Amino acid sequence: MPKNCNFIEKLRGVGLRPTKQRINMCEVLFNREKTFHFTINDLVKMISEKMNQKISLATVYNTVHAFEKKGYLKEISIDSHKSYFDTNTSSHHHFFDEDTNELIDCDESDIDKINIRKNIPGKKINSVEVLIRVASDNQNQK
Amino acid sequence: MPKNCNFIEKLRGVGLRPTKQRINMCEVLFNREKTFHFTINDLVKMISEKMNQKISLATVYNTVHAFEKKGYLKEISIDSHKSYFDTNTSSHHHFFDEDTNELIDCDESDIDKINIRKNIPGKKINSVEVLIRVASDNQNQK
DNA sequence: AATCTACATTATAATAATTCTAAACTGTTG
DNA sequence: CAACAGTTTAGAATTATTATAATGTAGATT
Repeated sequence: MPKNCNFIEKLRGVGLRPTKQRINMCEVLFNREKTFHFTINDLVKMISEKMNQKISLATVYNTVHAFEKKGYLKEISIDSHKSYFDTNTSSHHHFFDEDTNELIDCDESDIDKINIRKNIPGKKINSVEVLIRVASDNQNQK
Repeated sequence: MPKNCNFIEKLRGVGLRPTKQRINMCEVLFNREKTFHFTINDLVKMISEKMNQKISLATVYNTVHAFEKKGYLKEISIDSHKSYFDTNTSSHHHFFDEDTNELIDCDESDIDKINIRKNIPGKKINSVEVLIRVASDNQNQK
């Protein structure tokens, strides 16, 4: 049984047609052990390499957004110039390495539960996410 | 004594010339009691109204970025389409109201101290910031 | 207060990122 | 395997941001 089957079912499950491009994207995105963080540009390159042919930028944007809407991808915005997507769609925290521009997952157990004492009247909390910016510790290396 | 003086000194203090435009920007940005959250577009409109004439978009971008670099403004990125600036440049937390697209400061006292158990080898933590997304609580209003 | 000089501002052009469009293509259903 | 509806594509359009080069202006010098 080809492992594509999982992806085909996954796609059907949320009402997306399992087209060549989408299956290829699924393999790049979800066929891995660890969570995967990427920018649109990263992804275009990786899919092109995998398929050994170009894929239209528009297709990548459309499909990423389709996945996002269906809850298979989650956007993590670092600043106005750096936007990542994450295959881990649960609400979770991140380290951002400002030296390498790398986004690193922060396990639930790595951070104490966050307790918010205030609430906004008439509003419910949809998500609570922490971004921890890190950079090389030059002070220690003098 | 016109209250501009503060701004003129403030600007000189970090090596920026107190030009007409910058003084106007300072008034819009810093002449208020509460922290101010805005997008570039918001700001262009407000300054144009205040000055009663157009201000070049390029000037607003350049000056906002100059202020940011000097530590008078801080960027808060919500998603790839929504980037705000904040006159409160200390590391602090925010509520984001997804109904109104409004950014709301979260006081230090509104949230328990965040304790991070993991550290990335060779890296130091530059900032820890929480974004709490809220939206209207329709479940309660049925 | 006139002049000078370096830095600012401006309108416009350039670039970058993202979305739209309309035609061609392809999975799926029957 | 025909027909339809959804998908992909290249390229155009749009939007956000930055660069450019001419003009303007604050502040120092006289």
